[in-house]
Amino acid sequence: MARGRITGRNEALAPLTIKELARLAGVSIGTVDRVLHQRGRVSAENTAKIEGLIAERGYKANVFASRLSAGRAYTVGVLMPRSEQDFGYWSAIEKGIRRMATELAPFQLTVHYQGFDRYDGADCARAFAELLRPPCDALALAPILNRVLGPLVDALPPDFPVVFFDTDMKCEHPHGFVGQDPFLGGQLAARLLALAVPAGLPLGLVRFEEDDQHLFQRALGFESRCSALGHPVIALPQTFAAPVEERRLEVARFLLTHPQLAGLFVPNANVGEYARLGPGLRLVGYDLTDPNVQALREGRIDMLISQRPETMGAEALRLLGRHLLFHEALPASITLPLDVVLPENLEGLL
Amino acid sequence: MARGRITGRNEALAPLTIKELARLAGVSIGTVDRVLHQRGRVSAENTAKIEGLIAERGYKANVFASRLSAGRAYTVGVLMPRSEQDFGYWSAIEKGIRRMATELAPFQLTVHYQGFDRYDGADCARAFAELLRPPCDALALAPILNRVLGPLVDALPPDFPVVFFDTDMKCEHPHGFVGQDPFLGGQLAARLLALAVPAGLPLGLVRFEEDDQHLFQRALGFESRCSALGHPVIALPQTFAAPVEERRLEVARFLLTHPQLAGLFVPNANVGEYARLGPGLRLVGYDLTDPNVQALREGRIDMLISQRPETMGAEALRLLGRHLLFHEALPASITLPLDVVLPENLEGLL
DNA sequence: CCCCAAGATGTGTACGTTACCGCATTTGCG
DNA sequence: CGCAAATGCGGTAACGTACACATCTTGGGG
Repeated sequence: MARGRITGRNEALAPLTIKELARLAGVSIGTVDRVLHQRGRVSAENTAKIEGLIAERGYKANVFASRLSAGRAYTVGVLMPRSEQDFGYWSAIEKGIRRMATELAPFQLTVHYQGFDRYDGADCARAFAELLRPPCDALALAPILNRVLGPLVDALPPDFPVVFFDTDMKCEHPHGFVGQDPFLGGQLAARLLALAVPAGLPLGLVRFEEDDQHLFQRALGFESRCSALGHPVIALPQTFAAPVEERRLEVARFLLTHPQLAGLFVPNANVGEYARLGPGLRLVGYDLTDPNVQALREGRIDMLISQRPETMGAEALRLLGRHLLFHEALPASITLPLDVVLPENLEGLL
Repeated sequence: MARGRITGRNEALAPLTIKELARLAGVSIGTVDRVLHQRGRVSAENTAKIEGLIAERGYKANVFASRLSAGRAYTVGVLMPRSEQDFGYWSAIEKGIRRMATELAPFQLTVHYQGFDRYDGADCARAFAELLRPPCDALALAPILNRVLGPLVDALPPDFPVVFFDTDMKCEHPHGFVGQDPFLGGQLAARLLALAVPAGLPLGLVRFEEDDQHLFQRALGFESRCSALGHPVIALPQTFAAPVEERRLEVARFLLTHPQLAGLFVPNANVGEYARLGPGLRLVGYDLTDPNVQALREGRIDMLISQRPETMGAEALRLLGRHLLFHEALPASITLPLDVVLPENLEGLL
């Protein structure tokens, strides 16, 4: 096995073309084309013969010729919360999307970008409608407001290509997904704190009221793993939509009344707000937002978990691009790895 | 900025073609073509006029038409140590290469794969020569044996596309690089152990004799960071090419004579061999080889640092593919992020 | 002054696929 | 049986680029 030739397609010095296929089948290229595109008007006999040849010789359309001939430009719509929301979490995703948009531009693929207010269903619906105005050949979206977006997506033509990112959403419409596993992320946080504090000491968990599946799953994962690793969990109860400053005081009080806590897990990007509240307290948070990066660099946060948002945006778009341009199967799912971020490997992840 | 259109090229409803360019310049497409490919035989006047138009209107060749017309298939050679060497470290890289080869196959790009014995310079030279037999349009290689490969690469035509992966090598020939930063990796290991053991306790470092820049840099990074974080380092001196089992005993003795050690860093994939040698000893190692993954799952290793070998192989090939197929700039460099691997995020990284 | 080389430019064809047109043949139906 | 509609099939013009070749222009040597 020292030497190998890797082609990924059936071996054939000169790739099989439509013309050759037509010659082999004793028909014209028009007939082969009709079989390939299932446009009908071909006798059962010829259809069988051609399909047999295709299966046997492994015909694959030449993507260059195909795209050149088809000639049309594609447009992909992208829908997600405004970049500035959630402590800038979305801006990294947008960056990845813009990067991939540039990468796909030479393939005549244009990206339409539309942000919405994640706390405003009407704005979300407006943005969706705006995006769908032709031309629009595919959609990548973060289904944060699933009650609004669910019915809208289900109303699309069944073969309309859709990819979700960040959050998955149950819906009838077939779709791809690019995101991470929040439950595992919570478990990872538990493991990190367990490594960083003496065995058996209790760990703190900050809860949030928001109706956010990610936060919920992360907390769940954290608790399950802590229990398995022998660390009791003390959770700060949820407060509904308290302002940041107030919430900060609340966490400070919580830590004062529980001095036995050796570590604290904040399952979202807010973690930067709670740095330095307890002396010697190990702090694990989520997301590479600017304030968090700063806090990590200065040692006010010990570790961060990241879901590589830039890659997420880029991959979502790449999936759609490859589907539109090269007919690759779409209902594909990508689970991004969970990054453990420390000051030393920060640079490579920005 | 709620709505954006992202195209990455100059706005123009119908993309600028050679034909249109010729019309604007008042010449034929042949003349434009000669200017584009710098084939000469065009008057200074026309050259200037056409180049002006290209700069002004931002002409980009249609990649599909370009590739279709050029018509030829490309062949890329890949050269690296045999998969089974280094505890299977290379097999993950090979896997990434095979994946990318499949992905690039529809673009008429064929990959020739050639493994060599990393301890045998003659075998390496043989493999290199074998690979270069036409057709061969580009080369991706792991320059492990730089004394052998350096001169060979420098002897290639100056515009022959070359990408190094895993290790970089100083050489005259322009080349891309895909790899990681071993110094930072060592620093990361220091940070991880510092988090996992009480402040100020000494940390152990296993040295290896091999003439391997990666190992050397990792050790250096580890020592520098430990010093900054206030942990003394006790290093096990190098032993030249001791067999695995003997080396294992040596490490065991080392740990017995240094019971004060709270953690141990093994800067390569051998780490699995040294699991469970000291009770309560925190163990940090390198690379997601099968034995290491197993040891991590079973808790015999606490943490692993990985350089995402599969991605490395894939990206090296992708770089060359994009260069050959779409004329993207080649002397590009990709530094892969350092992964901190724990049982909880293991799955996503395999 | 003519001829030829070299320079400058235009023309034509090929790449493989797509989509449409038109001709022949068959089918359906009153 | 006749005529329209449907079916089966071949032919061909794009798509934009690359490149070989034909054509036309110029200048210098004989």
